[in-house]
Amino acid sequence: MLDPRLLKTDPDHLVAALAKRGVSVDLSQFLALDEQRKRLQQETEQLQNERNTRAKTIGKAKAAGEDVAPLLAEVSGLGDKLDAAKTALADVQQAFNDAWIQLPNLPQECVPAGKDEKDNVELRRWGTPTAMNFKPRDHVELGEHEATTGLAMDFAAATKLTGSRFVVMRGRMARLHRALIQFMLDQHTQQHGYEEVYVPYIVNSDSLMGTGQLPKFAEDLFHLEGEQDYYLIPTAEVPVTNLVRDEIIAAEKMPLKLVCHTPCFRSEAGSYGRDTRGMIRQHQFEKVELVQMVRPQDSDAALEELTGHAERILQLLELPYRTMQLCGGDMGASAARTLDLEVWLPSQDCYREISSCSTFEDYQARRMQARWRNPETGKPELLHTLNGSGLAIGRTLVAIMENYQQEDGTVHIPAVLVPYMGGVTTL
RNA sequence: GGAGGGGUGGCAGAGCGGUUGAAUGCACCGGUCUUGAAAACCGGCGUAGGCUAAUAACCUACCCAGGGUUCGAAUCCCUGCCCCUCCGCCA
Repeated sequence: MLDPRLLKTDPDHLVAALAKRGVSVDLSQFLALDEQRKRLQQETEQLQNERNTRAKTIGKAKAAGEDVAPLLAEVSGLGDKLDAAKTALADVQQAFNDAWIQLPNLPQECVPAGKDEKDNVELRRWGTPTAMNFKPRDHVELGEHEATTGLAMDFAAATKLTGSRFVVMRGRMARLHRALIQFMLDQHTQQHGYEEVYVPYIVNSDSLMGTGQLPKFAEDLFHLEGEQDYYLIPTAEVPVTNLVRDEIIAAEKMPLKLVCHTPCFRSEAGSYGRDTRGMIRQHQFEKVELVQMVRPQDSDAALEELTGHAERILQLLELPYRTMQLCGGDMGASAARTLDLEVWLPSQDCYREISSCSTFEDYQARRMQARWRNPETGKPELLHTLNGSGLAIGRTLVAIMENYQQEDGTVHIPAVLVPYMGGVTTL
């Protein structure tokens, strides 16, 4: 949620920044609602003041043993007037909030305007696309190839068990998948200073409101049947970031750096026909997520740091990648700036997203009322939140298979993972 | 699933229909004292919104959440959520 004060303090910037996303806002509706709100609030508060004053008078009179009947007669009708004013005020506030919460975050100064991924800007590359003197197979072919353990990656079985966009893995493939999780968690906790957390994979709607998946993006989520309003998490970002919802964090505990492995569940509504083959886009996938809560003045540096931590994983796995600065139109609604990491996929002869690292500044924090106590002012102030994949496990597995494949259909194991594979060097 | 007890300021814990935004203690901040520290003593110490030049004063709201009763609710009633104890069931 944006700071409503922007409406008065910097409306031009508000409009210009949102335009970079291709979003045009009409501020007049907000200004009109705010005017109404102000008027109704003053009216309501005045009535409340009158009621309070008179109630006190009656209390005193009664204590003094006086006859309060005439005083009671005077206040008749006040209650109804107050109720009406309160209702009108609540309606206007609701209308304002409903509309205001729909506004996406303001992109930072450095974010280029643009419509979609074609307008993203490449910041840097690491490694060179893997050279192959044969036609590379894609990970589906490799996963089903006899040279590996045979049907190590079984999409048909998953379709039988559930439906499309799921996978069954066996043997070394399943172990490699698990090894990636362990490796990433170890790297982030031991080398990058993150604390590992374990969280629920089912959350309530308040949490999804806090990080911005609701109210706008309900169709992307799996909603559970039952009396409780529960959802499967689409990313660890939701439970982990919401740890600070309604909290005031002591300054000396900042920054909070948390790493969390969870499965992620996404309905992928609206992605029909896209990436239908293989493990690129699944309803269920594993991810190791990096989350930071930092002082506002530190969030820009923290985004660079966090992105670097994700990049480090790719470097250790020796996977060629590039770092992209997303344009306004391609960023998620809550983000102020997003850097995507794209890994080289030989079968597709292009780079594909494997990590997305964002700073939300105070956009999520305002929704969550997540604050820290600023020692300079002694006051609770909104903190800044960031997160990024470090990395998406399924896509990393795909990248390893495709980049480490041999002509005979076998796949080498990246050196750094061999200890996690019990010494096995080939899939 | 059954039976009971609770949810009050950073924490602990009073209040149980009227001048209570809320006693008291702890923690925290400032001061006096002290060579320094501690102790003792004095003072301060919530959040949000409105008004405003103001981080002053004043007004409003907030004692889990949402409804209700009342001139007046932290206090009474209803619903929900959460926590605790006991019984049952269970990985």
